[in-house]
Order: sequence, then C-alpha cells, then structure tokens
Amino acid sequence: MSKPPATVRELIRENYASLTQSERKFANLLLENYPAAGLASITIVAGNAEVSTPTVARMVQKLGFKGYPLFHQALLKELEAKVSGPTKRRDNWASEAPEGHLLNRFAQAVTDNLQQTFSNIDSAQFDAAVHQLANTEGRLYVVGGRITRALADYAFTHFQAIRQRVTHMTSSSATWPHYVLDMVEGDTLLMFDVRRYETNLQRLAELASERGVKIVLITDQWASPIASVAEHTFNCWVEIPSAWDSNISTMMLLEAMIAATQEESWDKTKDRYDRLDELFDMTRLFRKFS
Amino acid sequence: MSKPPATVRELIRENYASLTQSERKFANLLLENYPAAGLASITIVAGNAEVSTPTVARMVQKLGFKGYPLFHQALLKELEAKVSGPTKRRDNWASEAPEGHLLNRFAQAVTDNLQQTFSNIDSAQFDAAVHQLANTEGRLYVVGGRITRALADYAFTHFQAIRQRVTHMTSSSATWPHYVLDMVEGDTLLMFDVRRYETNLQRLAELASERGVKIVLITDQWASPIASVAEHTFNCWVEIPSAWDSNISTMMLLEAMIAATQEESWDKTKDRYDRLDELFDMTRLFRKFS
DNA sequence: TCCGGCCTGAAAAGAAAGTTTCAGGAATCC
DNA sequence: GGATTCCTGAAACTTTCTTTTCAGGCCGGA
Repeated sequence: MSKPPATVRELIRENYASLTQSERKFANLLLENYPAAGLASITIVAGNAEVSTPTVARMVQKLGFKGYPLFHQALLKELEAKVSGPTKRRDNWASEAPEGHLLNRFAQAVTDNLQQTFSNIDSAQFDAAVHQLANTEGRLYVVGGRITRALADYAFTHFQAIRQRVTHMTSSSATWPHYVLDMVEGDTLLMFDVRRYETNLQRLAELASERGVKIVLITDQWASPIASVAEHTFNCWVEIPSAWDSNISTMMLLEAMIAATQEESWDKTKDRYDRLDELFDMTRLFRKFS
Repeated sequence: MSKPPATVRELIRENYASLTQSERKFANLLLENYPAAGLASITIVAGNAEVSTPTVARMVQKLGFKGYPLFHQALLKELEAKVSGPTKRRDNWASEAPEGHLLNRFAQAVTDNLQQTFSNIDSAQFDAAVHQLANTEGRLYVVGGRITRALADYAFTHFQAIRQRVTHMTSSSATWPHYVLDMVEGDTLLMFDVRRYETNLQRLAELASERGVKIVLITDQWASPIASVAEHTFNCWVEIPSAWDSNISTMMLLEAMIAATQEESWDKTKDRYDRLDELFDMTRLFRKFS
C-alpha cells in the first residue's frame, strides 16, 4: 500500500475514473472551490452543483466514506489542520530540565496563557484604552486588589514616569472615599480585579463610574463584575498548575499598555523621562551600568 | 454602533458579561480551542463542554445568531477566510491586530525573552534555590529596588500565604539596618535587582552575606553585582521595544519559584492555605466565584 | 426500432440535529 | 430564614438532513 492517509482531494483524483457524469459535476465543483464547496449540508452542496442529493451520497461512498457526515468531517479536519498547522510549535523550553519538571509544565502553561490572552485582545479597544490612559487632561487613578496590589504598584511606578497627575490608591479601602471625593469627569481609573473578586473594588468602580470617571479594567478570563461599568475591559488567562492564579499575562498586558501609552505621547514623555534620569543620578542612589 | 462585522470571538467577548456560568463554560472551551470546538453538531459540541444542548442554543442566540446552524456557518466562514486569506498571517498571536501594531511587536519580544530566560535556568540550581526558600527553619526576607519593589511585594504576598516567617523589607532603605540586625545564619534573603543596579541594595547584600544569610538573587541578563555574594543567581531577559525594561520574565521566574516552593511543602502548605481562605471568607470582603 | 443496462433524481422513510417547554434546584435578595 | 428570581438540563417536539427506494429516461448495441 502506498497512501495510508489521503486527502479528499487525492481520493477524488484516484477514483475519478469510476465516477459518473453528474458525480463528476460535483467533484469538479469541489475541486475548484476546495474545500468550501463541500462544507455545507448534503442538500445545499448538491444544490450548488445542480445535482441531486443521492448523487452526492453515492459519490461519497465511492470515495470510501461510510456516509456524508464522515466525508464532511474529513474536509473539516483538513481545513483545521491547515490553519493550526505549522504554528503549533511546542519547543521544549527549559532546555535541559527533565520532561515532567515543574519548570517545563510551568513554561507550557504560561505560553498558553500568553497566547490566549493575546489572541483575545481587541486591538481597537486596546488603542482606545491606551488613548484614555495617555490623556493628561484628567487624573489617572490606579488601584488593585489583595494580590493585584503589586501590579497596581508596578503600573503606578511606570505611569508616574511617563505622565503627570497619577495617583496610586492604596490597598486600604478605608481611604478610598477621599479619592472618590476628588474624582471628576474626565478622570481615568485603572483597575485590576482577578478572582476572587472583591466587593469593595466593585463598589469603588460603581461610585467612580457615577462620577463620570472612565474605567479601564484588567481582569481574568472569567471577568470581574466590574466589567459592567467599565469603559474598557481586558481579559487575561491566568491558570497554571498551582493552587493560585498566575499574573504573568496580566503583567504582560499591563506592560504593553504602558509601552503603548509612552509611544503615543513620546514627545512629551521623552523630556520627562530624561529629567527623571538626571534626578535619580543626582541622588546617587543608583549607579549606571552601561 | 461601531462594529458591523464581528468575529464570533469578538461577539463572545462583547457579550461575555451577559453569559451565565455554564454558557461561559462552553464559551471558554471555544475560545481556548478556536474555532475547532464549535464546528461539530450542537449535541457533540455541548457534550464536549459538558453542558446541555439548550445551554449552547441559548448562548448562541445571545450572541445574536438566529440558530445554531447560523452560528456554525459563521465559524466556518472565518476558518475559510483564514486559510484563503492574505498569505497566512504571522503566528496567530494578536490575531486581528495589524502587522506592525505594537501588540505584535511586543508579543514577539516577550516570547523571545521568556524563551531565553527559560533556557538559561539551571534546573538543579532552581531546585536548590527553591529548597532554600522552602526552609522554614530560618526567616525569609524579601526585598526589591525602585522598580522591582512591586515584584518583591508580589513575592511577599504569595510566600506569606504558603509559609511562615516571611518579612517584606520596605523600599525605604533607611529601615534596612533594623532588619539586618535581626538576621542570623540560616535565614534567606530573596533579592530583586535589575539595572540600573542600586548601590544600597548591594550594601545590604554584603551585610546580609557576612551574617551568614543565603541570598537568592533574581536579576537581569547582565547580572547585578550582587551576584558575587549570592548563593543562587538567576538571570531574566528583559529587553522590549521601549525605553524601559520588561519584568515579565522576572515575574515568570518568580511565579515558578513560588509554585515550586509550594509543591515542595504542599502537606504543610495546604492546611495553611485552607485556613487563610476561611479567614478571607470571614471578612466578607471577597466573594467566591465558582 | 427495440431491448437491456445503467444513470438520475423525486419522494418516502429513517436518522440526526436543533428548538422549545418545563420542572427542579441553586443562588440571591429581602 | 423564607420568597423570589434565575439558571439548568431532561424530555418532548419540530425541523432539517441523510439515506434508501424506485420509476423514468437516456444510451448503445443488435
């Protein structure tokens, strides 16, 4: 035997001689418009080729399929394979680590998460959110939950470097009302909320929203309830082999936003950045490396 | 409104908030395995997601399709378009974002960084460092620099959950002498230091080292000078298209360490974790999701 | 021209697929 | 803690698809 797994296309060529006239009519149409012309129901497909359904059914059996549904599935599989095909890189990352080593399992999970997260970002929405974050007319507030507090902190540190009027709302929710008091329309609130979603964050979001503050929400794949009042919501995939959730993709999204914000307003930013550098140098707390 | 022709993926994202729990179960499966998970019959598709057919039918209608068959066709069209489309797009990632969009450049850089970082981890050293971090005989101190403070904070939050005797040394270096005073042999110091390396972090490392404290250092690819006194050093690749350095791979390494630490002492950890959960529940500040 | 074999598609029968209804049950709200 | 709302899937029902049957018709050969 020569060909264990044949494509439908090959099957048709092989059996073309044994096909009748109207069967060929369909076969030709399929080959010309492959595989789209074979993906609908047998009725429709037959209609398009202007033959009857029994004709198609018979032909499909000649090709070796037990029924039209199986033929249909075969076409689908081919199509799928084409799409996911060469992209399916499973490079073994942590090179020398043993197969089942946590490092490798972890690498796999993280890669998947990043990929998922990336493919679920709507770039238009991303751009819009960045535009909002770059708007220095209003003040930018940053806040996170129990775990994401660290991310909020990270965001604050960077945003503070590239724009003015940034406030980090501390994790102690007792102080939040003071901040809310000062919020006005045109301000922006960057929130982090991953499961287990925190009710006081939600209340904060509602209050801010009522005051006309635009909320940019970074949450997990299951979406915090805050999404309902947020202007822009982004979902990050967070599952890893552990009892808690990963924030790598969250961090990635955040960094992407910071980078984009900086790019959007680089003319203004650059100067600010340079001056900041000088200041840090002057304090002699930091040593330049290269 | 803004988007006349949406992909199914976008539709799901837009309507995610209005989906019920089991509808989301299916939605998630579809997003994770897109679009293959939506190409079979409603019965099969529902079975795979372990929900009932009505659930899928309802969801599909929420997305705006008049019936499952239409939804099915929409997915097919997308798949076809992808295959025949403009010269097979670059590695799926930020799927619909334009070629030169920052998101795509960013994704590329991050992937490279992670790959580099991973392949440069010596798994034996990793295991050794983890063992050190899991050692509850001594105290675990965590400290970071100007930017990495957030990472140190993140590390602290997690380590605190899985072991006792953890201290976060605040970023104000004025307070560090007090901590050093209490350090004894057998203690561990987890440090983050990326460029531009900070001299007071280095001095801290030296002092701690003299007192017999084992230092686990997480630094960048150029290595902080602290490496010379550290017991275990790990390098993370940090370059991205921006004026500053990325900490995604740093975060990744950190999370891997936390996960490994937890795994190493899961019997002790588990109980602590559960009790912590209960406590958070009791404060009523958090709401459980599923 | 007539005969016999073979295609072909209309239509019925059969099999899935998809939709709707509805009651039990979980979650939530007061 | 009880009432209420909303979610969920079993099951009946409807629609659509697929297969099979079968009669009409085309074609080549005598």
